[in-house]
Amino acid sequence: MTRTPVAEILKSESAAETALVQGWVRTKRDSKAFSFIEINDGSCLSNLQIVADATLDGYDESVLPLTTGASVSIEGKIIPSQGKGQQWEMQATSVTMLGEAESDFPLQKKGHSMEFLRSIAHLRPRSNLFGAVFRVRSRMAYSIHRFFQERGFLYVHTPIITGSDCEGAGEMFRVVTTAGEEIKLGDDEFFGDPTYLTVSGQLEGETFACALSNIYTFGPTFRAENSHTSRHASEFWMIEPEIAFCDLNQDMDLAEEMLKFLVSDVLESCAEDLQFFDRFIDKGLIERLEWVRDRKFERVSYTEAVELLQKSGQTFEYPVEYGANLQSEHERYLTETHFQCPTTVYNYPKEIKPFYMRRNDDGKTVAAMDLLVPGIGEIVGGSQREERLTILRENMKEHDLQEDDYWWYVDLRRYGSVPHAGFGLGFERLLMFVTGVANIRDVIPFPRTPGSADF
RNA sequence: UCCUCUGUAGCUCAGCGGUAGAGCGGGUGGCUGUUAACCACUAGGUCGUUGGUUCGAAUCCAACCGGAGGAGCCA
Repeated sequence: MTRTPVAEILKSESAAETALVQGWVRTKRDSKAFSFIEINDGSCLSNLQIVADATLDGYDESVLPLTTGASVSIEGKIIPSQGKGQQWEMQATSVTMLGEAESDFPLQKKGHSMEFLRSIAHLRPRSNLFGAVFRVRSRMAYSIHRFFQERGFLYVHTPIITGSDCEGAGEMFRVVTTAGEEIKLGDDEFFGDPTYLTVSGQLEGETFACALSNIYTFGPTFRAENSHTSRHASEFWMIEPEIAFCDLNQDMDLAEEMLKFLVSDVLESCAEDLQFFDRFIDKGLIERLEWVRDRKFERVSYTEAVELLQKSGQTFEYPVEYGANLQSEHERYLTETHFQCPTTVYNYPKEIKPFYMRRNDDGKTVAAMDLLVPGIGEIVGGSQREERLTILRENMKEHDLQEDDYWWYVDLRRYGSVPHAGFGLGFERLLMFVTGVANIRDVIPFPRTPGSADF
């Protein structure tokens, strides 16, 4: 007999004579004549309740010793439940314990701290919360591919080991070989020149957009910033579409359309998990997501945003002045207090943005945009790229960059250059936004942060 | 890198200068349908580490190690 996922059994439309379920015991309640066993196999948030009569063959050996965390294989009938709280349950005809859980199994039915669960990252997917988070993570990854594939975008695998520096993206990890315990640097470079773990696939992505028109990347990126916050990790996943024949407005349109698509999909496909988050993690989550799905996003230029913040009458810890980056508190005011919805800020001063962003006609700003969401801040950052050779060269000079280091990037402007634009979406930030989970370490299976790379 | 908080049983925590506690989890027994089941009994701890103050330290002090929150940087 083949295993039926718990999710499928719970969706049954009629009783069944026989079925096989396999999973892990979440809880067991014994009485004199029978035991209730709740098992979970990760296929959905809910457990399946199993009723095992004390008269069952092998009851003493295979049912009584079961504790939370043990793995089981159970055959039985699917019948309507006599109790409240679930529609279907299984009347066991055979219970086999596959693996016992020793008495110090750390997951209990009462609440755990998130810090403790991080220390058992190998077991936390067996908890309700992390099961739900990683089901949503999987669905969102699928949904991102679907969004781009349905629109004719090609998926490009940009390199993870790279010699190029996507300037402005942050500190990099160096890639070296080992000879025993000795780390080789300098003359013995494996690749001839120094290499790093990628901080962004954007520059390589542009080369493919300038050939295949619409592309996207979706892969891991690495930042060696010594950041200690709930929103930063040293290894995270990023989605970077790059679109040829595209300006900043179309770029912003795409980013907003994508976010609405993803939110709409998670509301539909992960309803049970979202209800769990809404109830235990972030009250009001579903209402907020529905709002994002249904409402138009706001859009303001950087200059307007600065004026708006200055006129707000709010006192900020950091002063608002033209030419400075918007601080977390400023972004928060815009999305959470002023507009109360996702907001795209565009046309930033060129001094605070990287060399590849396209200079606007005013000579002062570049065609950059940040999509800000309540609670998280920046979730998307993008720009129209500078496609004019002479201006790109000027920008590189102003940023003290050597053209030789970017020769192939410059070449794109020498051979059939086209207007193009793109953006980066932090996958974990998206997950924090749609699940309400407050810490990035809790939406990635095995988080890497400064000082911590366990598992 | 800066600022702040924190470390006691498998877990969540109380104890804050005078013999180490509770709830949950585990074990044993009980209970005719339970839903974070319930009732009784029971095992379980070098109080993060090292040093200091004291007649006496989980408790006060210092350093170190681990964890967290915020800022900056960014996604």
